[in-house]
Amino acid sequence: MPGILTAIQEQMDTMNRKEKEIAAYVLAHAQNIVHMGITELSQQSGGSTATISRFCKQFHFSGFTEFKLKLAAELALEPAAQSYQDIVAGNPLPSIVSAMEANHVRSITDTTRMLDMKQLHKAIEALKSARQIDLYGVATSGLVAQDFYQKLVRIGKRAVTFSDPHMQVTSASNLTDRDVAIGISYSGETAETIAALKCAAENGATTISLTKFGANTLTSLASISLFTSTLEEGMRRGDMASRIAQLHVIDILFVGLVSEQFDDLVPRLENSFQMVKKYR
Amino acid sequence: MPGILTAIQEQMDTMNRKEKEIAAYVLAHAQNIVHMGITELSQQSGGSTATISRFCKQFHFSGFTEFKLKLAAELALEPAAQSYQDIVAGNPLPSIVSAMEANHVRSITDTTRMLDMKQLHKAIEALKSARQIDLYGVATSGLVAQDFYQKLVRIGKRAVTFSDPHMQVTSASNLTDRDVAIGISYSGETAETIAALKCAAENGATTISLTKFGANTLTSLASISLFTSTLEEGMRRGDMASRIAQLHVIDILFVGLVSEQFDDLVPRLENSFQMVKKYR
DNA sequence: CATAGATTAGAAAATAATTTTCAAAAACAA
DNA sequence: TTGTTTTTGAAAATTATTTTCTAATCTATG
Repeated sequence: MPGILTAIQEQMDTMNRKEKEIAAYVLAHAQNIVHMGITELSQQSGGSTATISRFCKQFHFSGFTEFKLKLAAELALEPAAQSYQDIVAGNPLPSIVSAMEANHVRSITDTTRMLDMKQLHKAIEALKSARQIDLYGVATSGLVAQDFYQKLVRIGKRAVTFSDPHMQVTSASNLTDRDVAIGISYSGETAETIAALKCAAENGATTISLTKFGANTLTSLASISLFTSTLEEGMRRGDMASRIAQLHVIDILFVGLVSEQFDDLVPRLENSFQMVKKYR
Repeated sequence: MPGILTAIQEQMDTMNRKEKEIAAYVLAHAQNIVHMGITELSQQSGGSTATISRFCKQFHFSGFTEFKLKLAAELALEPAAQSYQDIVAGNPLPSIVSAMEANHVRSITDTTRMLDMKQLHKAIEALKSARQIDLYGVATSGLVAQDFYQKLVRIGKRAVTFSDPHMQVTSASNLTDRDVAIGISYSGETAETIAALKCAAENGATTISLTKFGANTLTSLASISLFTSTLEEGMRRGDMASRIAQLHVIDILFVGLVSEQFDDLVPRLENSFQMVKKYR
């Protein structure tokens, strides 16, 4: 049970009274909600329509209707697709391989279903007009940042990424409102990344977060929020699947960026490949 | 492929003019419709909202909203196992997203089908008993090398990776027959990576290659060959999907390594997470 | 344990989305 | 052609959702 329902469960602690009531009802009756309107749900769950509407926005849906739509898509998958599989001691190789396959595929499809086209579009527009792009991330997410950095450089976009936290903040402090900063962290609670994105925001840069689905500190600092699917609690080494999902989102951003400026950028891409071949 | 879309197709004959127009649009843009309202769809498809509402009732839905909901559920189920899709100029965002999903998923499943369990097992055994592990790769493959490096460090394996080609060769020249070198390159023809792996082989190290499927220089230098799926010819920006496939193989290697030494290594993994939390 | 300030919640107003009605246009039959 | 039926979309009616605004509740502090 990945995705939305997991995210709701995880954030139950941080909710206030009525939100918890609603969350509890949603978790218990997920299947039914798909066939309800907001009015019916408000009667059943004991919260007003206003509170439910706000509840949905907490989870970064545009509103109740989108929440319902994404939930329907998620529930449709449940019985069919393989769920995330944990890796345990002494598994024979073939079962490791198929578990890995299931986890990675699931991670990509779940993340895709969760993507908010509007946020994605806003992110691409922001990148398109950015003078300078800063990418923040440490450890695994740092590699994702570097991956995007390599891509951006190939199309001639000014971009930087640092593994050193001090350099991240230093770079962030030089951004302006014409710039974009992207903070990547699966949990959304990585101190270094938070510090850098906060600094970028304070300097007026457009801030984009890429974290697991749900509310977290990094997301709260970002003007545009992008999400990857949430892995089940207790899933060992979730960072493998989450990194694949992050790269998936990065690829979409990049292709979106390239596609909108296709005629301008593709020759540059081809050119950068040719140049590397020639001058190495 | 049962469900709504098939039903629409079947009943196309018995429809009247405008309904056919709408049906054609729905079939061609099913993915997008999920993100539209009835008003937007009416503009796009060239039928009025009234006609669309009636269209939905023809199919025994209570209305447009239910139609959209069921369609979303159906599309979620559709195992995005289509074939590789090329990205072309000015694609709308939803089709970029689904093309990306199809490519990445396909890349993982194809690579899995292609995996040779014997080679995989040999690779894991080699890594298990390695004194030192050298990882070679440039550009995108360099990030894959770094990813593996980060993982190996976490379980206390001695490993190195360099982006500088001179350092790669320097490091390779210090390897012995107790060591393992892994060369990563999608084409298998990257000069720097070839040079480094060749040097490692000459010094007696066990050599592992990770390239696209088929014969190539890097593979010919390796005592153990691992492959990722080959992308269709003409596929633009194949390095996105290939990088996902490479990481997939790396993850399998890593989990295989951890699994075989589970009781020994897992505490180390947990410990490294705790230490990072504590001392950052 | 009062009280100022902040947060939360719901009623009702405002807005947005969808469906129905109804009149006009198109298709069809004689 | 002409009368009849069917199809269509503009606009009205309905329904659903979101926002606003005020009251209630909670929280921190003297």
